[in-house]
Amino acid sequence: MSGQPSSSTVRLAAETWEALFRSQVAVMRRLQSAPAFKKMPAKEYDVLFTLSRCPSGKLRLNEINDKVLLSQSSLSRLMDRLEKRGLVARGVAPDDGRGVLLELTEAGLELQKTIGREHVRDIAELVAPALTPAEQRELLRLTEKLRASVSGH
Amino acid sequence: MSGQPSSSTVRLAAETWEALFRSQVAVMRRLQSAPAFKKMPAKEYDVLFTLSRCPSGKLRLNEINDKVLLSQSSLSRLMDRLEKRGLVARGVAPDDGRGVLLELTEAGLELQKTIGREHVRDIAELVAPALTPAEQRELLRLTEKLRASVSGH
DNA sequence: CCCAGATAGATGCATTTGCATGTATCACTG
DNA sequence: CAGTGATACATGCAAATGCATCTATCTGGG
Repeated sequence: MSGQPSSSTVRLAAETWEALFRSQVAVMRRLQSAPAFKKMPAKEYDVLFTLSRCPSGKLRLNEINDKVLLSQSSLSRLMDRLEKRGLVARGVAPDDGRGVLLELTEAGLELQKTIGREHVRDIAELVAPALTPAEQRELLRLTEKLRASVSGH
Repeated sequence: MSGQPSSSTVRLAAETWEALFRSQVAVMRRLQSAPAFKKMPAKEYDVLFTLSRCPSGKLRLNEINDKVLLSQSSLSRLMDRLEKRGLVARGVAPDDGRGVLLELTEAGLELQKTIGREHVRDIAELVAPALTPAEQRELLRLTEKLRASVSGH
């Protein structure tokens, strides 16, 4: 039973989100136009990246869906494309017959690393001149805290 | 003539961007599924919002394009839709015969305000519990600094 | 003034996306 | 263990998107 949120509380939250969102747009626009994404659209790379980062190397479709801003059906078809190109392999989830377990192929891992190296350089060229290391660490902490709170429930 | 960026510099920048990006995805996913966006997709609302925020009330197509993650052609057609629904009006730019000047209609402004009120509440419900006001102000400052640096050049 | 190049925006077309729905598996209840 | 509802993913189809290209206007020499 919390009270009414004050108008200034609401406004601060809205302005914060607005700034976060616009900065994301500005950075993403630059990144997407970089040569790294001539080979493959950013959304597809993002899926390869997500798989490459996962300890077990395998992820369920719905786990990936949490990390990417795509509908379930769009992600399913994106996987079709990646599978057709031989970059990922679909498997059956061991404990759930409905589930699909996705894994990078050798070729998929190679492509991820190739694009990734270039992409990371592009990121650093945008972010490093903009914020001091201490500021970057603080931004990292705050966005991670926000993400945890939001995906928490 | 700056030297080689160190590996840790590059990594910090990459991790910072990654955290910013994922937090944006998590929040946006929640916001998009809110009832506020039953009436209209988020990208279309975003354009109405951008126009409503502009002091003169009028913006060029390419100015709007800087704020939104859409290709020029997609934005042009999004405007077709909004115009067809009577929410925005296209006009000719006074000093440039090639340019198009966009303006909200009365109906467009009303719809923006209706969705906006609801949307702002949704934002506050996600952001306010996640970060203290001081943290929000700091996040606002850092993302604004990043955006300014990136769109600067 | 004219012409070459640049810029703003519109349009044809193939690809991608999301909504609604379909199918298969799971989980719970009685 | 049959039955009901929920969950995971796939698919038909209409709509949205991006790339390449087109038209029109602007800009800067000569």
